[in-house]
Amino acid sequence: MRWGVEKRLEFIEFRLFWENGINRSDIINQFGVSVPQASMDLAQYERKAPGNLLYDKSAKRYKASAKFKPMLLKPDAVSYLSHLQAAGKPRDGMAESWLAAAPDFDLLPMPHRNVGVAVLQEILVAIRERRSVEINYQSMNEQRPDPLWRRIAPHAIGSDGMRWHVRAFCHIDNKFKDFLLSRCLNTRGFGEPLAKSEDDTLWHDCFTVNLVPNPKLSESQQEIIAQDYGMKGRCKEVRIRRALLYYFQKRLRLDIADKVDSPQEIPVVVDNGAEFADALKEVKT
Amino acid sequence: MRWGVEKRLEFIEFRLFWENGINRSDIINQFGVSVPQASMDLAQYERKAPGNLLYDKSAKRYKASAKFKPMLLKPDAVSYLSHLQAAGKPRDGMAESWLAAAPDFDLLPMPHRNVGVAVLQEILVAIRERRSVEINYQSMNEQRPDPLWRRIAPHAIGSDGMRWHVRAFCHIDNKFKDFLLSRCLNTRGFGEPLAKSEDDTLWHDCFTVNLVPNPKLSESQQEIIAQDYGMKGRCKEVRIRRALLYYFQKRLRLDIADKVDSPQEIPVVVDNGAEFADALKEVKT
DNA sequence: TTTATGCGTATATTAACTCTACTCATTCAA
DNA sequence: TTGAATGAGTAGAGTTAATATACGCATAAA
Repeated sequence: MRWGVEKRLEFIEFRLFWENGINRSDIINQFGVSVPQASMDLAQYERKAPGNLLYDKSAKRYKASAKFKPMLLKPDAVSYLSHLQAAGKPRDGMAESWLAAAPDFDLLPMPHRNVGVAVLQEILVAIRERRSVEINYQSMNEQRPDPLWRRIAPHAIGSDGMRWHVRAFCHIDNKFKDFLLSRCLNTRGFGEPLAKSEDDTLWHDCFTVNLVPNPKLSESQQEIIAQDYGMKGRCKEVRIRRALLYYFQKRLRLDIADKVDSPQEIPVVVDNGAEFADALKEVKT
Repeated sequence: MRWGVEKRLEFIEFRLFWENGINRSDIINQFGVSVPQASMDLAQYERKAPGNLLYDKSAKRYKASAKFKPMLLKPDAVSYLSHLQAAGKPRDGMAESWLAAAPDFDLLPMPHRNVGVAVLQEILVAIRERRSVEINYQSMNEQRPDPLWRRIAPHAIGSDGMRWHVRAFCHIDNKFKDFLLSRCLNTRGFGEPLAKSEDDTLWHDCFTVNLVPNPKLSESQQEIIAQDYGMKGRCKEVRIRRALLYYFQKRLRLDIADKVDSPQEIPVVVDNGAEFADALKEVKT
């Protein structure tokens, strides 16, 4: 079977499962095929997945039948939701959305300057070809209030959940650091790298954070948190790159557990606090 | 031109722009077409976008030429990055990734229990058809340590950046509330809703938060933050649904601005603090 | 009742794609 | 430097997936 047909059948199943059923015109609009072709696709889906289709004459749509069983896709809530998220902003290229009857939804707006396309592209090349590259970088360093050209040897990119960084060896400071992509104003001149990915131990080594429910919560609340995080024996082990540890602490508000009055706002705390603090100190140097 | 052809040409352009060029075998693997067809697609792309292709005989790949200009896609850094993010976990269905030579990358791991497919599906139906539905919900309420069946009239879903909620009118408490999707253990029985979407003023009304650089930062640092957030006149206005305001505060750590010693950790603070506090109080009731 | 819409199906035609086979250029290892 | 391997390109014959156009049927709404 050809790729186009396969996609159309998957589309049919997707719409049956997540949305308000499907129509010939849905297929026509999505893929630009003719009316008879849409009919044939529906017939072919019925052959592939007998009993899944049910024609609702009054709604003039095919609905998922009561004994619907997905045959082509493995539906997953998280991937539906991230689909939704991606569909929020119009994204050119890549993949258009399959959603039509999506619910009213919204995300927390996260104000941030954009990342330059050309900048990201050049950095990706440098990573792929294991080279160094000069970036015009606006750092927060007090000694350097203006953007500065600095050579870095990037080898990975990472997200702290709010912003994207390049992980790179800095040829000025002679160590591995994170550079915010949105603060890279420009790039130029590839060159030889002074270090390679394997040397970045903070990136490649992991630390295991033991999360436990905040003991200031009541017993029953702690139990719910344990369920929430899928804890086994009231503890959730999270393996995480040491380079990301600092962001993890901020993101989960682990650093202010004792500074906030209501324990509700800090559902989990770190159990292996001493090692955690050591690991964080190591990162900050 | 047929949809399948169009997608293949877009794929060629994508690989040229973001990755290490493209090959016949890339097309063959991605779309399952024959060898001559892949040749023809490349020739057709060359015809559509003359001068973009450049064959690197030594690498045996087509590369983007120096004067490459995207014709079919509008490349965008953010959408590339979210593509990368989505490709991280294998997602069944929807859309497979176009990435091959992706860089080493990682995200902050966010430990959380999964959302049930069937639960999400039922809730989406309820939203779409404007009905109410019973959910077996595990709340944090001290009075209800065990999961409870409660009827809600959902009308939207929202994300606080870490978890997804349903926005719904609660038939028990007689008001609109957020329900964590991961705490909905089960659903049953559609019914009539006691309220409709339009009644949820906290969801539909927005509040404008005026963000300014943390005044505890040095002058030059404040200027950088202003650039970072794309501020005009040292202020960034963020319109946000009142229902999401609480999460916004937590996420940007706005509530602990004065409790943390180093101002670096709180890059922005709220300028219209009094109104902001009022709005928050209104939400919490 | 009429009209509009959506389903399905039939026919003939076209365009897309496959299969097979062959040539050419480059790289790499013997 | 020779030969094997790989990838590009082309050609001809055959197949399949599409198209356009047409017609009949059922339902819902005007």
